[in-house]
Amino acid sequence: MNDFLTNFAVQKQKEMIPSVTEHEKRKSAAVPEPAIRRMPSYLTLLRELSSEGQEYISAPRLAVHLDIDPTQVVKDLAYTGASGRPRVGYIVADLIEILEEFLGFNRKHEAFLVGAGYLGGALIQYQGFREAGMKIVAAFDIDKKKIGTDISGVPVFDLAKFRDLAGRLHITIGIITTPSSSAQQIADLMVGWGIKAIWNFAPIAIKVPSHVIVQNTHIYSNLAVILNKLEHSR
Amino acid sequence: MNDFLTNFAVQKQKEMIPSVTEHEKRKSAAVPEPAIRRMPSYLTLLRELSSEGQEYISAPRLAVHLDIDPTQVVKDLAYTGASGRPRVGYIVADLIEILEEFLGFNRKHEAFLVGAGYLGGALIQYQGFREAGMKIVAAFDIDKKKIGTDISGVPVFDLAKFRDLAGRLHITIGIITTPSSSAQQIADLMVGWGIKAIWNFAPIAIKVPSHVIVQNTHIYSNLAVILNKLEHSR
DNA sequence: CAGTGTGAAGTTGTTCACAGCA
DNA sequence: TGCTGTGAACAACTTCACACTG
Repeated sequence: MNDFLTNFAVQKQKEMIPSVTEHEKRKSAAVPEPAIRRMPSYLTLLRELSSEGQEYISAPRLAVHLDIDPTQVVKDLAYTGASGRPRVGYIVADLIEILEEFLGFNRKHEAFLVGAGYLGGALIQYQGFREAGMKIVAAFDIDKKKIGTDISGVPVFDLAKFRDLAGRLHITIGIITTPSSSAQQIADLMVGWGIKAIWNFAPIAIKVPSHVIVQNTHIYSNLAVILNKLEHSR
Repeated sequence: MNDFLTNFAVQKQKEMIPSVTEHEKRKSAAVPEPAIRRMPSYLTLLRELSSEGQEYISAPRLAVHLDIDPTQVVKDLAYTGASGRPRVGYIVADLIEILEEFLGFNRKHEAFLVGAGYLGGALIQYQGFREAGMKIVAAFDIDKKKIGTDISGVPVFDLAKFRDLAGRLHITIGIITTPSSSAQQIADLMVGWGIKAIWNFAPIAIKVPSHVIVQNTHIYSNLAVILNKLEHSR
């Protein structure tokens, strides 16, 4: 990843602070969210190509696999700092590493989930997030019937125990899968307990201090697009 | 929903084909996908307000709840054909009905799911899609160990049985939660079996005839955004 | 000559500004 | 005054065009 930096060492000495190269601008400037959203698809595909023994891949060919514009792929990859060779493309193994690094998929983030209902249960059951560097290690609820049980090996605790456990385990991510009426309250607690990022599935805006990251995900969004198309295609 | 059409009947007689009203243009013109994605959040919130006995709601107040620009909300609601009264807002009950109609959430879509792994299992477990008008009625796999079992009451059949069952039950939606290597193959089968819309969770572009709707959903996209922010906020 | 890299053009979606209304 | 409704300005993202490279 730093070959790149050394390549441009000479220029940097000439004109120090202003005018960094395009590549660097890309790396430090805000990366468009749509680009970040596409990156996991690149990564999954690359892992597959790698397991098939493919060494090189060009942006246009990635583009065909994913039905994306070829230059879009080139630009997206540039955001990560990757660079390829004309006529050949990118080195699959390098690209995988760069993407994992960029996305933070190679870290071990541990998460607590609050609200052990159907949605919470589904997220826990779906072990796939581990491949992306996040592991749900415990769930919390206030329903006495759920407390003490476990979901696919993940224990469900009383919400009151969150604080103590989160502090001891250095938990960074909190997942909210409660009804929206209690989402803000849970978020406040999470912030107080030192959580750094909140993944909120309740369809409500959550207010947090600016140093805490919030990602809202509305589970019905994709379904809405399909059903709406079905509705209007008749 | 058709009160609206009758309201404008007079104008329509005057200048028939060209120059429809703004409202109608909105309804027939392509509705931006981001707008459709926001609509389920409106709906969920409105249902909640309704259960609290609230009769009217204004766009600006919806906007505060969801942290969206107020005029965005007005425009989104206009796409559905809803209209409100200045100073008062929209009638909650009407808005719910209009949104459900527009999104197709008040229909009973039955879906078959292929690929009964963790992701497939999680989607089945999560019963919440029923609230949005979609019910997963059966799962299919080629793994003999899974065939014959059931997940939260949803039976897992041999993939070979899909065709017969899909035809008899008038299934409209097919969900693909297989590895991407078999996704295209499954999609081809689904198309041949009369499925009208495919919800694809494999990170690969699927080719289908133009009359079939495809919605690609990449499960890691949202997580990628969070982890990336975590990574770059340090 | 197939592919990277990048500025410019084009498109889409969002936010602003303001007219009209009760 | 607080709200709907809408055209216009603005910002973000995507696609195009093309110079450059091995």
